[in-house]
Amino acid sequence: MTRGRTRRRGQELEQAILDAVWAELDEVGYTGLTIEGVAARAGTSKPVIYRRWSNRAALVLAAWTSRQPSTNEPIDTGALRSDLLALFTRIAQRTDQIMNEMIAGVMGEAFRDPAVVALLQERLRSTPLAEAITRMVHRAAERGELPDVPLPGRAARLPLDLIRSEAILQRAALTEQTVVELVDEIYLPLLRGLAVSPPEAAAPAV
Amino acid sequence: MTRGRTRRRGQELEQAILDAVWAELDEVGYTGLTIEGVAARAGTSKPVIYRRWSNRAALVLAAWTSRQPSTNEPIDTGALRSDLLALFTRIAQRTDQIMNEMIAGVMGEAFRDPAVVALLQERLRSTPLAEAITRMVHRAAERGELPDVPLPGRAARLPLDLIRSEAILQRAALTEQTVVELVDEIYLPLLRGLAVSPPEAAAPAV
DNA sequence: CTCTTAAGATACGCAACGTGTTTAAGGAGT
DNA sequence: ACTCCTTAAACACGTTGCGTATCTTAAGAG
Repeated sequence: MTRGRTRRRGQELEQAILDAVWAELDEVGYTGLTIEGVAARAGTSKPVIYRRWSNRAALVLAAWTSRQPSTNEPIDTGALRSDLLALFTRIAQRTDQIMNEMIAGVMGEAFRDPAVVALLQERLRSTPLAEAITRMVHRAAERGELPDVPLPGRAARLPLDLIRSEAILQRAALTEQTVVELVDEIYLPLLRGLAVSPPEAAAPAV
Repeated sequence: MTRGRTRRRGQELEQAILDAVWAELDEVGYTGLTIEGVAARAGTSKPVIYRRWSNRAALVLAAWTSRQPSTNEPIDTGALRSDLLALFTRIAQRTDQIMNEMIAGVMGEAFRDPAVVALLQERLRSTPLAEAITRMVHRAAERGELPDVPLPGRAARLPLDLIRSEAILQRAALTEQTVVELVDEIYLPLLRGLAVSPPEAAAPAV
């Protein structure tokens, strides 16, 4: 099989394996992905893979990392609502079908393997989203669209949670309509509510 | 192994299998759950199980259904915040570790099997939660805690989504502290925001 | 007491697991 | 240019769980 080809090493081989992982995820999904299948597609063998990654979840997470997009250009459309729509849309586009299936699959294994939990949480949380949102809201306050209000961490993380919940837990399509609803029915109202009465004031008012 | 025992049939046998499924989920998790393991624990054999359920996901979902709690007594503590805390807490308690692991596991398979998607969505969506929330908010409005406001469907579903996102996607512990934060930092502010300016008015204001 | 049904046991071929062992290719150093 | 050392590739192995087929025998119905 490899008679005519030159033998790959190091980065080249590794990338070929990770590309094969992505292709397999696309074709047979996470559940159907096997180490043997990846090895066959990459034109290599199982031991080569096992030498680098200890299990399926680690392999898949590595493939995910190698695909991490770099486009993080700041959003500034001049108005809060359109800023939010742009941000939600960007998140939605980055969370496509393959990605979601992978997250769901890895999540299933994460419950048993602490190492996988750590890898997964790192991947899920390492996002500059919170800062982007905070800046966005601050700009809106400067324009007078909204009283300035410190955003609780949970509120800053919410956009990503909402989209993941929709795509992974509900298994619903992420249409433009969905994004508009999330912004108009949930996130904008939440920001307005935080503005009229911050959570610190609410707590003792039982 | 079964020499001294009487041979079970029908409902009795079925329930024994479903109980075994739950015990296996508890011990080895969804990923580690095997039909053979369930058969061994239930003191029966694989064909008996395959005669009733076509795959692991269907078997596990059946076990889930058989464990569905019946306590749906209405919540009415006299104040919106404590009502919400009680509701969130109830949801959190019903979504324990085993349950979450099972949902995550089945979700992973759902991406490949349309039948499983249907079963899972039916299970996830058949909840009287939306009505409970709506009544709760309406009562708060009658008490004058909040202007009365129609709750968009998404907002009514949000408590469950928030808790599932926390427990399954974030894999964080559902402490009382977490519940308090979800209510004070997200849900109450959202309700207030919806009250001050309903989504219909917001949309054209781009 | 007989007859039908289905539980229970066993065995099968298949696929993928994860791990050895052996061979040979690539790159580095003299 | 030759040798050495790393390591990719190939192959084989035992194990496990899959889903199915076959057989027996217990349970329950008439």
